[in-house]
Amino acid sequence: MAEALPPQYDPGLNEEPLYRWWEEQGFFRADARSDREPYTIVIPPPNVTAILHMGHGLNNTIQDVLIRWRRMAGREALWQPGTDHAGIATQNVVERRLAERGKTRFDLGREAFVDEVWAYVDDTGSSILEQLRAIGCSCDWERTRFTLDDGLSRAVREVFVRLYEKGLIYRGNYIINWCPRCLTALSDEEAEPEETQGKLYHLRYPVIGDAAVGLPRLDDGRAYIVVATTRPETMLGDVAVAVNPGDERYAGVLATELELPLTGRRIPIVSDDYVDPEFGSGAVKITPAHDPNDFDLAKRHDLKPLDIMTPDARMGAAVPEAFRGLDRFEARERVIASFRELGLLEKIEDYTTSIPHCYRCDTVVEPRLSEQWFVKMRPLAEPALEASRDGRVRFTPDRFTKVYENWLENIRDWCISRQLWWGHRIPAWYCRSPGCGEIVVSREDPTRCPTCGGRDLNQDADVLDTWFSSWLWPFSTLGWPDATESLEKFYPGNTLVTGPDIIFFWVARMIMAGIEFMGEVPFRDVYLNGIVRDHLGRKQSKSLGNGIDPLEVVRLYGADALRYTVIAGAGAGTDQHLNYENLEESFGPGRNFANKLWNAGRFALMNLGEGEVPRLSEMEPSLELVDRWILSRLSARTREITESLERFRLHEAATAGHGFFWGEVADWYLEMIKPRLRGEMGAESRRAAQATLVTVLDRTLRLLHPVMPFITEAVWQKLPWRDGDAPSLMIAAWPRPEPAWEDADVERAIADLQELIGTVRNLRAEYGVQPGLRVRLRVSGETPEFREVLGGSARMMADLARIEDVAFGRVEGEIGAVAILTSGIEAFLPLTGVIDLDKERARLRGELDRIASQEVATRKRLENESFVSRAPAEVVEREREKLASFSEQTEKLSRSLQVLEGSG
RNA sequence: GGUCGAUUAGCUCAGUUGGUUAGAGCGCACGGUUCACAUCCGUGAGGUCGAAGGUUCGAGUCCUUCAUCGACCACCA
Repeated sequence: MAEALPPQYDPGLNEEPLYRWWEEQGFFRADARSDREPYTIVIPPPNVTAILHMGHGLNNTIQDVLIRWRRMAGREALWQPGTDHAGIATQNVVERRLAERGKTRFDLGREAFVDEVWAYVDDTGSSILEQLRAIGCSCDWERTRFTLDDGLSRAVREVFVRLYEKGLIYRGNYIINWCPRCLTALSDEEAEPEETQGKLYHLRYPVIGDAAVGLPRLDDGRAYIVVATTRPETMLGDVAVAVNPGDERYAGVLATELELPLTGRRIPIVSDDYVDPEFGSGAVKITPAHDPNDFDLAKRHDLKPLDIMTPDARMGAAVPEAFRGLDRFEARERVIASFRELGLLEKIEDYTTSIPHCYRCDTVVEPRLSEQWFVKMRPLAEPALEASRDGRVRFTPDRFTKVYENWLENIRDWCISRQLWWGHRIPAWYCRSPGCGEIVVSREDPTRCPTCGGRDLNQDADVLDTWFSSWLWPFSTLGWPDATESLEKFYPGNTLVTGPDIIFFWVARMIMAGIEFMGEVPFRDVYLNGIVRDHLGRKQSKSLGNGIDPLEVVRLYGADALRYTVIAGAGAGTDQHLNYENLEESFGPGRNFANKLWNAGRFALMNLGEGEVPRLSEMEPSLELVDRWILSRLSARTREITESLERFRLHEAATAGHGFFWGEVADWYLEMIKPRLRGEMGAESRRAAQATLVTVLDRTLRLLHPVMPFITEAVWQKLPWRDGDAPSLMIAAWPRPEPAWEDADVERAIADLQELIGTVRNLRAEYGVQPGLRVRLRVSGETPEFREVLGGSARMMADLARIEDVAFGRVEGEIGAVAILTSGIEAFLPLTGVIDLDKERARLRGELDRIASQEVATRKRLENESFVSRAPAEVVEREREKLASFSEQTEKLSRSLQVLEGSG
């Protein structure tokens, strides 16, 4: 039967069938009617058109580890999956496809275009959910939701209407961020500032009249004021120039006007505290239709904004004919050229500033005056702020609490209307009956105007920001606004796992919506994972071609290798570096670990035999020292891993599992019990080893299952079980630490034994003793207990250190290599004829020097009264013991050295 | 301009509340045909913990300053 298993684990052969089996078994399903305590995670819904990248790989593996662990721990665990319609992003994708056929969305018209997007989404969309399966994600797929589903759309509309009725949604004419390429408004968060090398243009505006004193003059004698701008084309929309009220330089011209060059318009000089007299010339051009600050200032001074641009950022009807129809950047050139010709260009400076770009298409955003819908955020933000201050929501790592709170403290209203076609249509209708003008906001599509009864209602053409549906995700997916069983059971959720980049977009808004509509925060813990970067620290991006395709990793190394790698490398909030040019370096260790598990399983199968495996409980009296040791270690590691998971220290859990299985179970325990399993130490000893082995494997595989679900399940399924001993699924139960197994004495004894074996191996390697050659070991200074341990470990010493015989006591004058163990035990390897005496002398002297210097340091510390009186008693005691052992070691080593020196 | 991170072995990173000789994986060197695994086993080399001060009996860990890199926020034209 063991022969049936190949010596190499093949993830490709195992993963898919296992996943299908899990799914068929309903392993991932969460039951709203269960009595178990719920545990809920909602997935950050990926864009419906997205394809899996390493960031998803990391984020979703973390969620899967948490959800599998909780499921094993007996919770009714729901991992809610789904996708986001991703308004701008998806619309852009489809528009690009249209463009390939030489068409625009306007050629199709709204309805046909939306059909086109749906066709695209139905066709290629959601493939990312398939890809999540490939990395083992255990979502409850039967609950998959899409933000444009009927149910979720109903939730969106309900929320819009409620907020409107509460006065928290309003419509208004303000400066918003406008993307001239996407032709839509953006929220403040969607306009991403980017450091850009630009210019600062200093322009001269002539003063009308002769009142000016102390101002510079043009060649023709007119006085002028210099204003600076990074966007000179906007001067065509200037309505004033502002100066600080206390600025003496301009006190004399406050009553006069300026000539706005190129336009023939006259504009006033106004004074306002907003202007910083220290900056530049101390005079600011005011363009209320194209700058938010100017807009506010204009309002204060009752100046009328002048909109100079069309939606695609060309110069509009309000500018002189020469500039009309020009693109904003062309216009910039022309404006500057004209100023230069007129002698009105003071200077141009290089200027680095951050200018906002569209987060979807990277086009430079144009601040633009337009009529949009907004959500009044302050009333929603206050309770959300409360929630983190009183600890109802906790961030991991903690430092993000501050980021979250800062944003909420300085929150601004949320522009939610988008001039797109793909998304939730705004549920507002305008009555077009003459003289009515009523705005109807309604849950149901209205057929007539409630005010005038007119039937000519026109629905708002815009759709809602895509985040306006995402912020409802934790409860809209569970059936809200209906009072469903699922909502009752699984809301509020427990943990949200996402990237710090969407704290504002999504996390904060979900918390606000949760409190506002459900009366409770949507989750208690927010775990923020880092960003996946390449080995040079760059963000993975398509244009750099430095990304790693998770599916390729799955194909080459297996999903478990991918998962182990990202979990072991993922401190909370720490970025992770993966080298796309050397996948082996990153994922080889994970694959090797899976293979190690596989082979340990093969080993067990070969050695457990065909018959029944004895139960550990029955074998209790026959357990040997090493059995009790590995059980003790298992218990300690179980505790450690459980605690790590509880504290979101996933990397600790993964590396602890790795260290235990490879470093303790495989490297030591399996090696130690080989002779017993072969039956060389008698039937009872064999049965004890078998019982222990199968228990340890079972527990360890379950400990590792959340991180490496496939390999652990594959091996676990092959373990021989007596009927009824275990259920058929790995999820049966999370291993619990067993207090009964913990045994410090046993651990100490085996630790000494391990050190002894290590020391012998070390000396053998150092002196080049032939690998096959068995040598004798002489031990002295041992305790009676350890003597007993050694007595029972002859076979182990033979196998693990090639020791043919252990003798006790020291024979004076014998030549060989000597080493002192931590416990003070002296290990002596008689190596006559093999050992290089000079080398050994040098080695011993080195040892003595090292001990001497440590002894000095330790003595000094103990002579320091402050240390003795202030340090904890156990630390002082430890130092005392150290000192004692130093002198003992020195004595023993010196004796050996004397022997060597005596023998020339 | 503000806020916050990071800096530990050649590389990627651990290092919990200050307390034995600072760890792991990879890489490197040496040695291994022991019947689970060469995707393996054993041994080893390699670190003034970014710099300088300070607190302390004791600092990789706490404080200050500085340097380098990075992130986020911000309306200075």
